[in-house]
Amino acid sequence: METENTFVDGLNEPQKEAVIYCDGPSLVIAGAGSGKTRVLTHKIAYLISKGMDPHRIMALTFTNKAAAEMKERIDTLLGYNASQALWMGTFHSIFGKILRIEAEKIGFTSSYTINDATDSQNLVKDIIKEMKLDEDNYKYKSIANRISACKNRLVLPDAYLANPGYATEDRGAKRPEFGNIYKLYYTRCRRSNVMDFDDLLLYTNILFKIDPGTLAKYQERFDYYLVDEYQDTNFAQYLIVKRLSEKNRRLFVVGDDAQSIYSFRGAEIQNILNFKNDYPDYKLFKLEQNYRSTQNIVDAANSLINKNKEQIKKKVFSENEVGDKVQINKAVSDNMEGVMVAKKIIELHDAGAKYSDFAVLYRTNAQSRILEESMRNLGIPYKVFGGMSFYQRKEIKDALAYVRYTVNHNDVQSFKRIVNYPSRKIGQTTIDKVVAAAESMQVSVWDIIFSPEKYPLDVNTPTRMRLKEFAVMISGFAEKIDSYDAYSFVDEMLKESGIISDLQTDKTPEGEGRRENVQELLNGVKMFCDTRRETGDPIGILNYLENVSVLTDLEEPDDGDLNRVSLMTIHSSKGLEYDNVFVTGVEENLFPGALTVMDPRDLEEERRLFYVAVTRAKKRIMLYYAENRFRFGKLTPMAPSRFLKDIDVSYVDWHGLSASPFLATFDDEFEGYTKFQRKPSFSTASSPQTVSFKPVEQQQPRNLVPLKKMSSRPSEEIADSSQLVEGVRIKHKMFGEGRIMSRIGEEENTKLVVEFDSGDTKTLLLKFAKLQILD
DNA sequence: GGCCGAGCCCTTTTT
DNA sequence: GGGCTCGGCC
Repeated sequence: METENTFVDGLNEPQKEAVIYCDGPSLVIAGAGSGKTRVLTHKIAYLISKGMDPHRIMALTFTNKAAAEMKERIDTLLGYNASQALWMGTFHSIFGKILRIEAEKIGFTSSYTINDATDSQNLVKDIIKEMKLDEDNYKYKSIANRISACKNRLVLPDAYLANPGYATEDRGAKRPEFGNIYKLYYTRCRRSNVMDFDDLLLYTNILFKIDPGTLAKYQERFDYYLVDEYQDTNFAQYLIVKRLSEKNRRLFVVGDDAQSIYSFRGAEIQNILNFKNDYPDYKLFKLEQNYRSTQNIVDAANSLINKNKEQIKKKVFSENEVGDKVQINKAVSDNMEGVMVAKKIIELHDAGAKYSDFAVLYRTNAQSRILEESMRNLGIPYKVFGGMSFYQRKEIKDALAYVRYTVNHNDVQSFKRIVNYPSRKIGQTTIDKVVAAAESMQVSVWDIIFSPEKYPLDVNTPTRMRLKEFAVMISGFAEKIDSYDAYSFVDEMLKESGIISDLQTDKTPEGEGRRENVQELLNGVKMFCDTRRETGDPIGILNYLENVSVLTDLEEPDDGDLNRVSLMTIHSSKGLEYDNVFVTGVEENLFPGALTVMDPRDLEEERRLFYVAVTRAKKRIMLYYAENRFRFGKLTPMAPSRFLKDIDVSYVDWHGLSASPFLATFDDEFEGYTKFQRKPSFSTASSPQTVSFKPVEQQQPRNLVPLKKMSSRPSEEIADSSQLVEGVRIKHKMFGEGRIMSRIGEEENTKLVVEFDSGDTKTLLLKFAKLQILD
């Protein structure tokens, strides 16, 4: 067993084993609070310390925030900035980057722009209108969701249309035109050189499928693949990882089936449950000791999750103190709930807790407003995470649409958004005519507005002039793409487009706010440039746009006050921990949500979500439910959530209640729910997976490329680094024997390019590559 | 073509 | 409660 490596110090046995084992596919089942991030960061540091080039490590995370945190921890562990070189980020950002390089191969250009969820929905909305479909049967949101689901399962429009099963399903659901909507949506995105979030994964799969050479290139590009939150990967993500790692089989995935809470966006809990089938020679590591929470919290959470049928059995335990019981509190109204939470925070704060030790969690974003109010009323500093994202605001979308249209003249949606903002006296009628003309003449909107004289267009001369003027302005911006840094670009664009002066005419407080937001956007761009200048990364407007498009949760520039209570949805709380956690609105039809109680599987996911909520707490978990709640502007009576009953009573303290709410009458109600819940499920999750792509590809004979055991023999002589120059033959512990082809960089960053006898060429960090010189 | 008020729908959850 | 659409009015 490895002992000399500092990156396994302080880890427990299973953690240590997971870090050290590098001989093949590994699955780490990591219970809540069991040090999952620790294992991942230590593993990466370990790999780098063993000479693996961080440039050749791909680490996929679920959020940008998680990636940023891990990078920081890795650098702290290693003592220098190595993480910058890692390919570490969300699936969307990493493969978005790769697709930008390979865009031509799939019929896009490298300046493709990215639609966020709202943009996609708006496009669907437009199409439904254009097709003159009944907007009651064709709700744009559910249509957009279904399109997303198709893409996540890699079902393309033609395959969809060719599938009689889908046709029947759609007729039954009164949306027979769905396939055609999907097709139109798909072609329109392609023609606009626009990808939505799902496309980033879909087209990566298409690319790897249609072009084996490119797949091979990336298979060779990386030496190790690590995936965090594996239980939340969808089919498209699963297949990307599978394809990439197929060759060297150095795949390391970490997850917890009990915390799978994203099936609504296509996550397949089966990916983690089936890992053993995909990788029969895999090695399983179970992290079961929870270091985060008290025994009571862990035991309560266990008793809760045991009510679920689908799960990998594990025994999460805590050796921390027993701690307080789970507190359950009743409030008369949502208002009172907020007050009770705020008062409790004050009470614990007076007893010595910091504000940053508290999190207030809720099921839906809509609940945040009232909680914020209570915080404000009692003078508690707080911060709301997520919710109406900064980038969703109209003024921000407008500003970014200018950038998008400048970069990508085919982005018709952005064109429509800005051509008459600020007002240029170009009305809807004109816009419609231009778009229609482009369609009928098979040219782009840009062609028409840039040379309106060349095309027959039924608009008067002044309007033509205005269109031309707009196009000239945009092409003026376009000329600066390469020469300006992102900050100067946006700064100038905001002024010349008239956005700034337009916002300045609005003297209302809202207008004031919009101006501030745009200013904040500009500050963000500046920060982007400043940070990247330090790291030597490019700072052009293209780089900024690429970065900003896959960023949804803007970390607002911290005003230095870190001591604040955190308010967020349970979903966004995943991966975080707090001493004291409040879960609010633990009520039937809210948590579990009304739409989830019909399908046992949805209900199990809600229960996992509750499990996630409870396991965020280190010391105290406090659950609240209100008897009445304002919903849609109306006071609605609420019943306590069935989940409260799922927690073993021996870990519960019915605080402030004379008795459990489940005595007497409530039990009768629960009988009703239970019966309801057994109704046949209509879930689509089990429907045929794909048509155009084979969902689970034939298992091929596996050529395991073993990573030589990394155990070290201390007796081996480590070469003096000055001797390691071009032409010298060396031996590497992991890769075997080879010859140094070149030596690049200086000091700390010196790298060696080594061609190994195996045929592989690797770039190694001199600092860590403990090489032996051969004669 | 822009502004404003009335009425509609809405709610999961996020990259 | 709030965002969006539509229709009436300037």
